[in-house]
Amino acid sequence: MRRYWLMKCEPGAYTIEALERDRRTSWEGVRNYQARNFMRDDMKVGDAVLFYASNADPSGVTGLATVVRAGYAERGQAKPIWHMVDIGFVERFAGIVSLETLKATRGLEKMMVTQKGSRLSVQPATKSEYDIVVRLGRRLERAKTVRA
DNA sequence: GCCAACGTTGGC
DNA sequence: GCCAACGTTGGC
Repeated sequence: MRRYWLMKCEPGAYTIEALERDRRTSWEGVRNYQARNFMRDDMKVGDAVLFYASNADPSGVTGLATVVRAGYAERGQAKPIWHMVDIGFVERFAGIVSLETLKATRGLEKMMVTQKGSRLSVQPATKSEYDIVVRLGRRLERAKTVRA
């Protein structure tokens, strides 16, 4: 059963553009146990990922990725505490589906990222939430195409 | 850059 | 195991 996720990253650290260039990357450096557990235990190859730019202008979903390697331990730990996954590039939106838009969209009221004080950097999402965000992202694409 | 909302640490 | 102090995240 394919699962759906949202992964946050500050643009200063990594972006969807960088992922498009690199094709894939390892999601190392997460230092939160809940997020770690999702990566170590639940994320499987083929799962869908919403790529979210945090602390950005504006913050929001900038594209799509997919899990290409399930949870494995970061190197250089005597006892493996921290784990990561690898994600691969899927799609870059023409713009940002901003947090403001997410909050204003019906069907995303319960999405974790729209909740106040939600800081978790790896979050589960539902298929319905994922589909809605993808539609919003591709609408940006169409709008751009129409203008061109 | 501010600061509220979290998460983690460590003394007890 | 409580909780105050501290550190971090991330919207604004």
